[in-house]
Amino acid sequence: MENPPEKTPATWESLPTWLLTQTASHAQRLVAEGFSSVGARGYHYRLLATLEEFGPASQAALGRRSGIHLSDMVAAINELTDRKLVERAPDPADRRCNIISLTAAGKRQLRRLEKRLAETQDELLAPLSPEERQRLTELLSRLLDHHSRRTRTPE
Amino acid sequence: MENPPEKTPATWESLPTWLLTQTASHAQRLVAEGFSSVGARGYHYRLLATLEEFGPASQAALGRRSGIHLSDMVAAINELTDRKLVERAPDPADRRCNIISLTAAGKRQLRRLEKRLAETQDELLAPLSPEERQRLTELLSRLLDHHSRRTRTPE
DNA sequence: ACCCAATCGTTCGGGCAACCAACGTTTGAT
DNA sequence: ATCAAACGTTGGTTGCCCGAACGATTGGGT
Repeated sequence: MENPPEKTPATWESLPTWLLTQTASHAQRLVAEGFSSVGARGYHYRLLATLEEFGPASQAALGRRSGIHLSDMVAAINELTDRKLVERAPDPADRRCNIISLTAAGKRQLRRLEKRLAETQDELLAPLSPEERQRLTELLSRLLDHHSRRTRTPE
Repeated sequence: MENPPEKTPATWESLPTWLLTQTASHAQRLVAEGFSSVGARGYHYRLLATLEEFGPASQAALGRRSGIHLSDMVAAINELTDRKLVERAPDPADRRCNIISLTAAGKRQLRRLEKRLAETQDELLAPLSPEERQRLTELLSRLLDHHSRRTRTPE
C-alpha cells in the first residue's frame, strides 16, 4: 500500500471504511515494528498479557480470552516456549490439557512490549491533540462495541 | 476474532491501536461481505472504480493508481476478464502494454458495488450521529494524511 | 546505429491475521 | 458402558500486501 509512487485521488478515498482500514494498516505496521524490534509479534503480546491478567490456563481458555483461534495457538505457544517466555506443562487433573504459565523472562518481555506499545500509541496519534485523541477513542469504542455485540452471539 | 465466545476484558482493549485495528477488521468484513454478495472482492471494486475515473490504462498505471501491487494485477484482471467486466487488449503503440478498459457490464457491476459500499458505510457507522460520523472521518483523515506523508517518499 | 537502463507483464514466493475441517485423545455426564 | 463434548494438533484456505526474478519491449544517450 505504501509502494506505488503515483497519486490516487480516487472515489473511495474518503469513505469511512477506507479511512478506517488504511489508518488501521498504518497502526498495525507501527505496532508490528515496535514488537519485532524486541523479537515478538502481536499474538505473543496478547498471550503474555492475558497470562499475566488471568494467570495460567489451558491453551483453549487462553485462546478464548485473548481472541486467538485455537489452531493458531500451537505455533504461538511454541514460539514463546522456544524463547522460554512461557511454560507448557501437562495438566495432572485433565490429561487433554496443557497448562500454560508465564516465566520470569516472560514477564520481563511483557514489560518491554508494553513500553513499545505505549510509544506506538503516541506515534499513531501524533497529529492529534489530547482532546481529539480522547474523542477518537470514544467514537471507536462505540463502534467496536456495537459491532462486537452483533457478532458475538448474545448468549 | 468473532468466534471465541468468552469475554476478553484485557489490558490492551482500550488502546487506540487496538480499537482502530479491531473496528477496521469489522469494517473490512462488512465490506467484503457486501462485495462477495455480488461475486467480487476489494481489488475488483478498486480496479473498476479507477478505470471509470481515469479511463483505460495499462496494468502498471492501473496498479499505481489503485494502489495494487503489480504482481497482484494479473490475477485480479484475469478474474475481471473472466466475468467480462473488463477487456484486455494489446496496446498497438507499445507492445509491452495491455490496455485495460471497462465494459458495459463492468460499469453496471461498478454501480452495484458502489451501492453495496454505501450501504456498508451506513452499517458501519450505525451507532453514530451524523455529526459524530463527520468528526470521526475528519480525525481519521488527519491521521491517515500524517502517516501516508511519512511513508510515501515526499519527492 | 547501437547499447543500456527502464518499463511492462508475468510467475513464483513470502508474510500476516483470521478462519475452517478433521483427527485422535481424553473427559464427564448419563 | 457409551457417547457427546472438549482439548491439542496438523494442515489447509482466504484476502491483502510485498519482494525477487525474468523475458520482452521500449526509448534516450551517444
